[in-house]
Amino acid sequence: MAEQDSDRSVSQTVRAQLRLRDLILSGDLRPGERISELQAVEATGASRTPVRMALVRLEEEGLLEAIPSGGFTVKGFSERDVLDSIELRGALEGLAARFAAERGVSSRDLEPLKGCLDEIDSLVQRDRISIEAFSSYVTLNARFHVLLTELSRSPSLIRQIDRASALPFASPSGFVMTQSELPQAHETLLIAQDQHRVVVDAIENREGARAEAIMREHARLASRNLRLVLKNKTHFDLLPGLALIRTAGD
Amino acid sequence: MAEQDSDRSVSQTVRAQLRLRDLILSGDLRPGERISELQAVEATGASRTPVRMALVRLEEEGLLEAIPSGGFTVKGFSERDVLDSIELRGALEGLAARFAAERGVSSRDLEPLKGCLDEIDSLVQRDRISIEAFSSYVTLNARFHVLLTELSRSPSLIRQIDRASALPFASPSGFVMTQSELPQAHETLLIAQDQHRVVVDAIENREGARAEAIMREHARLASRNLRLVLKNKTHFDLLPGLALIRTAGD
DNA sequence: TCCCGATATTATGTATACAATAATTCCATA
DNA sequence: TATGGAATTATTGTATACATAATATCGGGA
Repeated sequence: MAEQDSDRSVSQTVRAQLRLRDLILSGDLRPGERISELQAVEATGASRTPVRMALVRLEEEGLLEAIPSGGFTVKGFSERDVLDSIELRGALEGLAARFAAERGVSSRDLEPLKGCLDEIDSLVQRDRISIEAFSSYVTLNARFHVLLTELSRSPSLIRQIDRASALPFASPSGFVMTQSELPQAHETLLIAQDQHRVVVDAIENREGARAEAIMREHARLASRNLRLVLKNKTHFDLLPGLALIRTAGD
Repeated sequence: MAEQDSDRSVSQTVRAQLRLRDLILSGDLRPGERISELQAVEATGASRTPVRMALVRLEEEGLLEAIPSGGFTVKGFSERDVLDSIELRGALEGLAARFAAERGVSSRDLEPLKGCLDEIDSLVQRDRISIEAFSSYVTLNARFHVLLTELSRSPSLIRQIDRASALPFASPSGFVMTQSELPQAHETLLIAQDQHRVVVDAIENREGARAEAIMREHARLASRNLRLVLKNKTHFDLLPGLALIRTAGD
């Protein structure tokens, strides 16, 4: 009762899932903390049934952990977990690139990808990038990765990549940056964009192994970058705020 | 009410999930077929709430597909899907092997793996294998793969491999064989076992790239074998009975 | 003071009633 | 006969009551 705001067209389940995910990612719910249904009901405004569904889905998503005796806790992630997830995504996207190359793609299929890259180019000036442009880059980069994944035309693989990218720090998103980190991001971004071009070229020329290798290297660039960013922080602020520490240059 | 059989210690949700999975994998529910809650309630004996939970979990597992307007259908898989899933698992297990090699494992960690391989060896005679021994092999092989995966000590990766193996045809299980296919299986099995040994050796010597390459090749052996088996069948009996057509030699 | 056990409380698992939406059927009309 | 629409039917989404199991609290005894 008492529907407050939000879109009424989506189900309570989805709304609850979205809201709870926000709560977790924003750090309002801390890792290890038990999340009771009643609490979730109060936070979301939905009743227990949709809340339970949302909790199950969030568990499958990897944000929650089931307690054997019942209920869920918020999952915590170590730096190693984050780095592994990036490497994992690299392996998966590498496979996607190889599939695309081996199975062949028409030049028509490649158009959107190239368009995406051209847009990125137009965003980046030779020696610097504005913070607004950087946020556009994050969007375009995500699109590029999605398009590339779909080129594999392998539903099972696409599905798996989606799931691996569900964890925000594992997704190819770029991080929220402070002004001071911008130069470093600019440099990384140039390398990343170069790799983007090479992958497309490899796929075009049906060089599967090369396409795969580059995508893996691409992920390593991301983890290298994350490590650099982390080194500058006094400590790794694990999960509260982890949503803000995404990986860049990828 | 009216609990008929089964274990009462597990929840209705889990029971329903198990039962429905059986129904799908055995082919009683055909691909594309819509599965209504009421129908599922009748089939499982549980009420709608646990049934709904089970359906959500089966969707996440990849056996069901959500209909936008609500409800679920049984997912169908093409031969390509199956082959891709095997290749995917190969990539994932390859990564696990590399992690294990790079991060180093104590000889104590390797013991159970080696024990597993020794048991397999004792099962296989030089020139043939009995059908009973083959079924033991399937179990031991699955254990080997689980142990290897765990050696990566990477929770995110282990989780992902579990999910990729949830689909029975993608899991390293070995197929139910007819007597006539046994000689071929024997041959494949010898190669597979050799690869098992090589992976362990590579991990022991911290040769990450080699360990990874072998595990990938290992998966290719599986898909090669599946293709061979499929060639002998008049048609690929997609999902009804797919549970029976698992891949061997891996 | 500490530990153990019984009781009370809270949380989750399950069942079911109700509401809203999607699907189907059937009839009327072109 | 085909088609469109309205009414009916079925199915899912949601809320909530009840049962059961886990957890916390409190009191008594060593």
